[in-house]
Amino acid sequence: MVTLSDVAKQANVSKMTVSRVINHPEQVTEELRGLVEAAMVELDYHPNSVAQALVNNRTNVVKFVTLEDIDTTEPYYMNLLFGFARGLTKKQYAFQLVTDLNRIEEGRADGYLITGSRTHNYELFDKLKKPFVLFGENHRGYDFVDTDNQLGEKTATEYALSRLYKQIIFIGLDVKEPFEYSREAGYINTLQKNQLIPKIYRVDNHSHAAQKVIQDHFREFKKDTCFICASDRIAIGVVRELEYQGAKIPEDFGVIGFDGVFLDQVSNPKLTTIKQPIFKMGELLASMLLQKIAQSGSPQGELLLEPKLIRRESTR
Amino acid sequence: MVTLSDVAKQANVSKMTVSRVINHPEQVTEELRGLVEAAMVELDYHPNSVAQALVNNRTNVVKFVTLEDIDTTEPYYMNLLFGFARGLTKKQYAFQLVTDLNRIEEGRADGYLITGSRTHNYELFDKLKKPFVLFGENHRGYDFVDTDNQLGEKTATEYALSRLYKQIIFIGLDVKEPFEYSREAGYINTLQKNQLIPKIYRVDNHSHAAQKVIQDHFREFKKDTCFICASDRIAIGVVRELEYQGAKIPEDFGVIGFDGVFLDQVSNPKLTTIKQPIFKMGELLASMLLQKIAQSGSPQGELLLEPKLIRRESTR
DNA sequence: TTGTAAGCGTTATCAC
DNA sequence: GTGATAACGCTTACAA
Repeated sequence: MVTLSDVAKQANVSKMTVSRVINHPEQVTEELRGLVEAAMVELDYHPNSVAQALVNNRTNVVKFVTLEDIDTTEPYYMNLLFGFARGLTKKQYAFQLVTDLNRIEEGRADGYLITGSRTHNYELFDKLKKPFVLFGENHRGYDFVDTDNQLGEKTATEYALSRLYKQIIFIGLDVKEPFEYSREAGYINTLQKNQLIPKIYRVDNHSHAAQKVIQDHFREFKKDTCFICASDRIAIGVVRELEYQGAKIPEDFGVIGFDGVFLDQVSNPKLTTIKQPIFKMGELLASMLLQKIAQSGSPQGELLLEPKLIRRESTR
Repeated sequence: MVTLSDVAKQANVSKMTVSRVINHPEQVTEELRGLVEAAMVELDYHPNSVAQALVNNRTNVVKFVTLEDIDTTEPYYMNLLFGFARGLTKKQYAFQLVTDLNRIEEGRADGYLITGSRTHNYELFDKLKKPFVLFGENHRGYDFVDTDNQLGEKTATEYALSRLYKQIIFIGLDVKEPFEYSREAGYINTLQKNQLIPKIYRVDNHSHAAQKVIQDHFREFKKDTCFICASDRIAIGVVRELEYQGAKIPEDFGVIGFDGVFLDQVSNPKLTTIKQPIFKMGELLASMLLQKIAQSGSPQGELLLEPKLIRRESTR
């Protein structure tokens, strides 16, 4: 293993000069810096991050916390995870996976990314001793990254109108959370701007729950109705039941999902959906968290990313 | 932060005695051990794994490598990942996610878990300088964990026969890999034992590819045929096309998948499938890898786990 | 059986 | 601007 000392010898300087070239290059004369950099390249030197971690009282580890009790096979998270991992690896960070908020402070970590949190979890957050960022919008002042949910459903609703669907119905999630309110607001505002009356059903995030709603109310739905769904899972259930009832998609009925991960492509017909930039969000969450750790916990603010409409086969 | 020295003071012994109680308790008298343990509990002492890592020339980090170029949102991997993570966390290990085999040795890690590897990757493995284990069976002597693929399809085939399906057709994956050969062998051997003639189609692992095969050959399939599929993805395509053709599932046609992660439940009808113990495999892979690291790379052998038949709605 | 000393690779501090 | 020294928390090697 090539160490700082090896480089120092090679460049005929002290260890400290090498260390400075790495951490505070402006404090070193151009001449020595050149020598040191040449030596580092020649020896293929890479700092030992464990030693760095020890002296900086860091662990180079953060935790990815999943609170949502739904099954962790949700493909959604896989994307987030890969994005997050990418962001971490750039800075030589590794992570652990945690699903139990109470055990979050066991072991060692420099900070946490918390996903799937609900309003009732918030009280626990204030007790955390390490910096953390949230995936998912909140109005308590916790740093977060999320999709611009309101813009997403605004886009979906406007698109449905532009395809000349006459009635637009929102199939939302039965949760009292900011992201759901934002999605509904995007829908409601757009309808009202067009002198239309909103109609919202709320269901659990399972295709079968959505299927049931459509079944129960099918007779009330006229031709030229488009369903704006708060998730692709729901959209799949809606599509399934509409087809079961003999309805024609996309000619008579349109369906628009939300998420754009995996499920939208497995479904048949393939879903028109609002695609969240999930990988990107994961990456940004990593940057934000590492930044926050570096700045000993100072606030990082909020980040809303623009989702994209993906036109496919479930709308005309 | 509570350190070894703090515990030593509290217990009136030297740091080394405390260290020994942790790493070689048998070398310490019962009396001192008791004192030290009491002190550790009272102070809520936890070893600093970074310091341990530095002196042991470890990183406490391993890499989870995904070589398969299919999208990483495959829910399958999510389960494996969570199992793996669980296994690691027990030993205070963290991990990084890697998708590029060529960059695997960048950065620092004590070892690798390699998933989704294909035969043509093997030559690269021999060059790796750190211990690694594979997820997926191979006959090159690399340590691995996998499902007992042959047993899985044997179980599926026997079940299809027991449900009195007359013809059993295998829809396999179009890859020349040990796991696929094992699955086909499980099917073929069982058929031959029953004086039946095997019939195999091979497709890419996409529902649409499977759909196409069924479409192309539907007229050749008689009532009372059961399709044994090498993945749930394939099974979903088979189901979809059979229904499209107006065939009755499960009365006239049966479909059995393989994997049992997420997809089997999203599908309609819900799939009868061979469920792999994926989470468990992840956990075992972690143990195996950490074990191998601890034993400086000594062979760990092979582990085939028993899959389970899950009876649901796609077979009668 | 227990303790002392040295060292793992790095950085902060304080001289020069 | 550069270098010597101590320190981070722990373990190995050796001495008592």
